[in-house]
This record gives sequence, C-alpha cells and structure tokens, in this order.
Amino acid sequence: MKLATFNINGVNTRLAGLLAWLAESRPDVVCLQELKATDAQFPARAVREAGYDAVWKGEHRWNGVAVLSRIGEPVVTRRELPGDPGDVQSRYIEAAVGGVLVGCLYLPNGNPQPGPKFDYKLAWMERLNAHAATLLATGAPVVLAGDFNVVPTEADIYNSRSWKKDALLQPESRAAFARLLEQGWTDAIRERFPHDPPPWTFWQYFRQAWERDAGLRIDHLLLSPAAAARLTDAGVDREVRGGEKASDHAPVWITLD
DNA sequence: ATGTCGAGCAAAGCTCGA
Repeated sequence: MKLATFNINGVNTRLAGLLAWLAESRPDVVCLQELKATDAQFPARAVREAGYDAVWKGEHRWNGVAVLSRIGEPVVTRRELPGDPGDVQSRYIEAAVGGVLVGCLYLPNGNPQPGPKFDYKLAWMERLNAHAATLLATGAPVVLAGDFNVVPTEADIYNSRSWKKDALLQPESRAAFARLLEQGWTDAIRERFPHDPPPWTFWQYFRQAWERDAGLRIDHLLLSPAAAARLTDAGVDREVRGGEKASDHAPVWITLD
C-alpha cells in the first residue's frame, strides 16, 4: 500500500496539479490538507473520475482535510480531534482504509508567536497527543499523516537563522512533537533517511525559497508499531513543488507491506 | 523587516492566513 500526505493549499486552485500527480504517483491512499473549500466546493467528481473515493471535512476559506482511496471507500471514524467541542476549525479527519487506520491532520501554524494562535497550536498538540495515545493503545496499524507545522529539530530546516521566532521552530512546539514520538511512533521519513539533511517537504513562496532549495521538513507520516513493522519505503515527490501553480508543499509518501 | 500567493469582499485595493 502506498499512502501519501499532501498539503494542497487550495484543492480547487491546484486541482490540475493534484490530478497530474495522482496519475503519475498512483498512491492508494492520500491525505490532503488545506482544502480551502467548503464541503460543497470539494471537487468530488474530478476526484472520483481520477479513480478515488473520498471523505472530507471542508471549511469556508481556510483549513479543510480529506482522505482519498482507490482501494475501497474510506470508513470515517472521526471528523474532529477530541477534547474541545468549541473548536470549529476543520483540521482532522480519521478513516479506516485497507486495514489501516489513517489520521489526516492539519496542525495549526501558530503564527504570530507569542499570541492566541500559538496558544491554540499548543493546546491542539496536547489534544493530538492525548488522542494519539488512545490510537496506539489499540495495537492496530495506525498512520498519523499530515502537515504538522513543526520543524522537529535543527536538522529539519535549511537554516534556522531567519526562522528563530517562527511558531514552527519554538521549543514548546518541538517538545510537544517529541513527546508524541516518545509514545512509540516512528517518523517514517527519518527512518528511511537517517542522514542529514533529510528531504524537505515545504518551501515557502517568499524569497525564491524553492529556487534556492531553502526547505523545511514539516509534513510527517507517523507510524504505530504495527504499521512501522510493515514500512518498506518512503519519499518526497519534490518535483511536484516545481510545477505550475504549485502548492508550497510537496507530497510525502510511504509504502507498507 | 521583508518577501509571495490566492481568496473574499465588492468593484479596487485591502485584509487575512500561511
């Protein structure tokens, strides 16, 4: 099974690129983030014509997540992260597909920092960690995939100098992500690429970041032990970032035996 | 401090979020 995560940054704006990548890469399961579309605006027909069933949770203008599958309909198990009934942002959807439980997440960016957006990010991470622990406890093969908006270590960015105050690099963000990994999750890209630098997954639009290969690693696939035992490969489809009207993220994928 | 991108609102350029 090939499972990918891709922050598409506007599913309708980037639909042509998404369809081209699906045809080229042929992932079995895809987690999308930043749909920037309401439920009604999700391009269900185009996705279906590309051979994929889909479940999604949209939102007006911002956020939005989806799980696509060409190996059978995803069976939704959750449409929100537990722990805050007042949280109306569409950042989490979870579905069972192909014998794997897939949590598709778009973790809050948290900028500017400090401030309420950063507080929301840290609170969201606490909720994620609490829910992740319950998923691990099932013993099932689970994949948490998405845009975590966390640069886990200094090795996961081209140069942190101009990013020191960014929410993606703060000690609190990194500590929360480290605590998640310590539960027993395997960072698939790090497992496959143990030497520095790892492949980047995001290049901001500013200051010719792509042309300079000034990238960050913030899109992650975390595997429960039962899933990690089946990991055979992982990679980043970085050429997608160089396409026309590209998202600022590239797709990241794993294959499971 | 700055930079880029795209959508919404509403009729052009500002605002927001990233």
